[in-house]
Amino acid sequence: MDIKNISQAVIGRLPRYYRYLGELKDEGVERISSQELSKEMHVTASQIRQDFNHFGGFGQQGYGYNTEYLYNEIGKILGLDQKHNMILVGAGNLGSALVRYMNFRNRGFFFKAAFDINEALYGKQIAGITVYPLDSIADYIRENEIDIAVLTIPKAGAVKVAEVLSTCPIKAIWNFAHTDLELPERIQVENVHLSDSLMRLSYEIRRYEEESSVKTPNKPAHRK
Amino acid sequence: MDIKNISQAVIGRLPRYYRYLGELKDEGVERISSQELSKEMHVTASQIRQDFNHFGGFGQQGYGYNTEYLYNEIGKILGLDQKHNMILVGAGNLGSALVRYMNFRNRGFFFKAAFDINEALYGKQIAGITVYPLDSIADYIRENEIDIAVLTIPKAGAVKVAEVLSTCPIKAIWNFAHTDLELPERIQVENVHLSDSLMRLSYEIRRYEEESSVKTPNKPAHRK
DNA sequence: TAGATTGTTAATCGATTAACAATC
DNA sequence: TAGATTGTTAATCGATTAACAATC
Repeated sequence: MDIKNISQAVIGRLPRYYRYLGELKDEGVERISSQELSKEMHVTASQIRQDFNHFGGFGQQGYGYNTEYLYNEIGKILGLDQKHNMILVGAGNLGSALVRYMNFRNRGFFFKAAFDINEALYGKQIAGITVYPLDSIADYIRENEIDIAVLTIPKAGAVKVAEVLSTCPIKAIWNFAHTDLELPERIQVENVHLSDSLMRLSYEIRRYEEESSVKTPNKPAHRK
Repeated sequence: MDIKNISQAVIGRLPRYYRYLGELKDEGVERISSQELSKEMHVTASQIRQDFNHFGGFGQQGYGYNTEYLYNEIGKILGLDQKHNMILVGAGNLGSALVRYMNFRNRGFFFKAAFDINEALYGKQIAGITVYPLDSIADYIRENEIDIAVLTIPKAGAVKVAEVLSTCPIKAIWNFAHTDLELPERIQVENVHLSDSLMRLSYEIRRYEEESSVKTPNKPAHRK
């Protein structure tokens, strides 16, 4: 097999390539060289070629890459040629927003059902899917082919649900809870820690302010 | 100044340290060694010490680190001792969910107003903040001290709004739109590309399936 | 003091960039 | 064929890990 042992650094860049190539394709750009793409994306041409060559040669010497072909190939690498059935765990604000977020559906990601502890929501619809009791998750997964569980519940709940899910035939968890989850190797986990992201932004704000206040030390400027 | 030139790798780990230390603190753990923390977090003790020492010595030989002190120091590094005023740009599902997400407020991040192109929303309230016309963003920012604009609008709109914001006295953009933004150096940008995240998960699902189907090549198993 | 654990230097590992031969 | 650009090897750079002296 060739797809193994590819670094997270490379994989992390694939969706961005995919995004840019999709735009180029839509603009009708038929071919693109690593150098042109490099300018668009602000990364080195060398890195682009190295990244692509982890998965085999998609280009042609003297020509470059066919935009649409490359786009499709990266899509396959990312598994976007498969359909994915998802369930929502936690039908709160964030969860509901994700269900209503059509973009995923276009890429073959379908929400099939939602689960919540709040009895008041049982039987209610969210953008066409039904909310069921949290207790029934395991049964639902076993009866329906579910690939991904999307966790949009508070920390404490998430850990408990992860325990239940660890025995279910799902393939992956998309985790929005503010906690790391321990799961068997066969269940892939991708974390979206929004508050971590906001903290990084906060760090950058502070860093920039300190940097520029040092850069102009003799300027009496806006010091309180 | 000492805070400069610290790699993204290190900064990216700070929020996670902060999270773990907060939990330990809440559990009443007074001191912790790099080795203990290393076991909790599944990273090397060496990395932990290296990371902390980018910002100065927070520990004590023979003792370890004082949990609460370290937690507070990392908080300061992350700029969490400052208050941040935010505006929401795009009062759709995702945006509304973020405004209602209380956790940010606890950390000093306050939503002050929302903006949208949809006239039907003007004057409406979302979790206590008012929705204004998109056009009025620049004026609003100039009249109120806004630090962060949170972009939860579609791609095309985001690029245009970024152009407007690039002339406004804001410090940062938290970007949920599916596009990269070009902004002056003084405005920090943090991207949350949800679909990129979902694609990485999709990649991992596929990789694991291929890997395990190769591992057991003589098993007739579940091949269609 | 002896034991523990940091802060820090040195060694290793991996990722990025540069260079160039292969080839369309 | 000549020119262009890939695929790939080699060189460089940076990040992680190991080791240990400093010191509480």
